[in-house]
Amino acid sequence: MIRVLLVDDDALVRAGLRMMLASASDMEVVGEAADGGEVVDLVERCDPDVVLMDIRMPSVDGLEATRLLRARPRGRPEILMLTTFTTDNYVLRALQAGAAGFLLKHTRPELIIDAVRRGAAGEPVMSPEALRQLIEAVTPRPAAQDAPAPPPAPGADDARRRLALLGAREREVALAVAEGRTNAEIAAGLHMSVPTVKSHVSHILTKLELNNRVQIALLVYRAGSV
Amino acid sequence: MIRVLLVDDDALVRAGLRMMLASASDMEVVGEAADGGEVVDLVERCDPDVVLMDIRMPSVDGLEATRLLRARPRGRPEILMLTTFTTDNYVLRALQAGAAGFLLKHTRPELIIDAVRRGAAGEPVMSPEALRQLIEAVTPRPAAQDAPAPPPAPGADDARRRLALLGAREREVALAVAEGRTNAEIAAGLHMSVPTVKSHVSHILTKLELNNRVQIALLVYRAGSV
DNA sequence: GCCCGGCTCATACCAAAGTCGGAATGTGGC
DNA sequence: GCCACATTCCGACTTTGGTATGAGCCGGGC
Repeated sequence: MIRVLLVDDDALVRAGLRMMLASASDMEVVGEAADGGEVVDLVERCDPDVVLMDIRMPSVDGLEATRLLRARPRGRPEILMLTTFTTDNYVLRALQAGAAGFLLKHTRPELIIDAVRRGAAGEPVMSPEALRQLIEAVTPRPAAQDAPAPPPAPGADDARRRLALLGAREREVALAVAEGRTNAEIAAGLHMSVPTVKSHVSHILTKLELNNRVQIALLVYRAGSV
Repeated sequence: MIRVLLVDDDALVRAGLRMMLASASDMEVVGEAADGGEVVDLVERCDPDVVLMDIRMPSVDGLEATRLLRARPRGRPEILMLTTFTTDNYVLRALQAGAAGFLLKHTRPELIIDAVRRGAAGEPVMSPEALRQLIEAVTPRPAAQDAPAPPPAPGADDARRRLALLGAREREVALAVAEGRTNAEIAAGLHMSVPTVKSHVSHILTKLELNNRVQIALLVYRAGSV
């Protein structure tokens, strides 16, 4: 039986996790905390194998709580960070604080359950997005001095590959979008109608499997074409 | 159909991989090489989606071959390193060479097939042992190793100074916006209502003298909070 | 006590973004 | 020539984003 401790300031999230984990017959939730400050005590009392820890919490955040837990002599429990966004480089900081894994909350339930199992077994666990961020953190591109190529940002290869899927006109629109311009401004600048710009944007979103123009901007930015 | 190229000096290993991949109906082996020197040519001819690359090879090793492949303009193919040992810290070097993943040969066949699928989709893939090695590489001391100055993009200081004008919650919203999320997603992720998100976004735009959320994303990106 | 600033939420309204279907053009293959 | 396919363009419609205004809650400073 894998003993799990939930740490999240949102009672709803805890309830959701509890229900999710209940569907796994080999694990049980042995405790819950709403803030990092309660965690150390709770771990002493509940003796969990795995802690699912939110990062953003009112007083003591997940990173600090992780450090506190890892400062204890014994190796257990394993700590899996569980958060919603990946923007800040929490990933690196969480790992450095001693987390055994990093998951996103929108990960499919069965994968979270699987991750808890792996975590309990001492395996490291990472959501794809978090892993990508970790990899980017360790692959700073050395400045290419010989090539006429402009500065390659992390992940630039992939970004460029995907931008290459676009038609010439579409690419122009994508670049304009990445400058924060509105469709009307783009239309004026590129001598086309607003509906046409929209059409291009729509095609770009489809081709690149994106959801909105902000993501276009980020992709272009990563490709270094700004 | 996922097109796979096998690169390994051992014909037996190649045969084994070929058989393994044959059990997946959505992939086909389009070529094989026994040395890194043949890879670039072969990629041109076979146009694979994924290269399964051994590290230890007679003349040109897998790391060098990976660098050669990634030096090409187009992003494809994705390169997955496939090796037997984790003793040397090949993991970091492979990732820095441009590999999209790192697998151990003794990984269970279905996991390798799954990894190829993920790799082809652009997801990073790591065997648990390799991931552990990667994590260890970033946990002791991240600062001292290679980049004394993390690339200070032009305007990063200014961007950070302006972000500092925001309140805590506003900053969180800004970061989420910079991930390309919709207001509804942000509301869900940050436990607030959509009107509140809009309110924050509006305040952010006013404070930072911006016009739309794309520009927020660009500012956050410039500030280096990616 | 009071006020103030930050955070929260609501309603309504207008502007911008994105979807859908359709159509004209051009290019390469048969 | 003809077809298939990609690119470019457009307009009508739906969804999302952003503004404006007002309000309630809390914690800190005076």
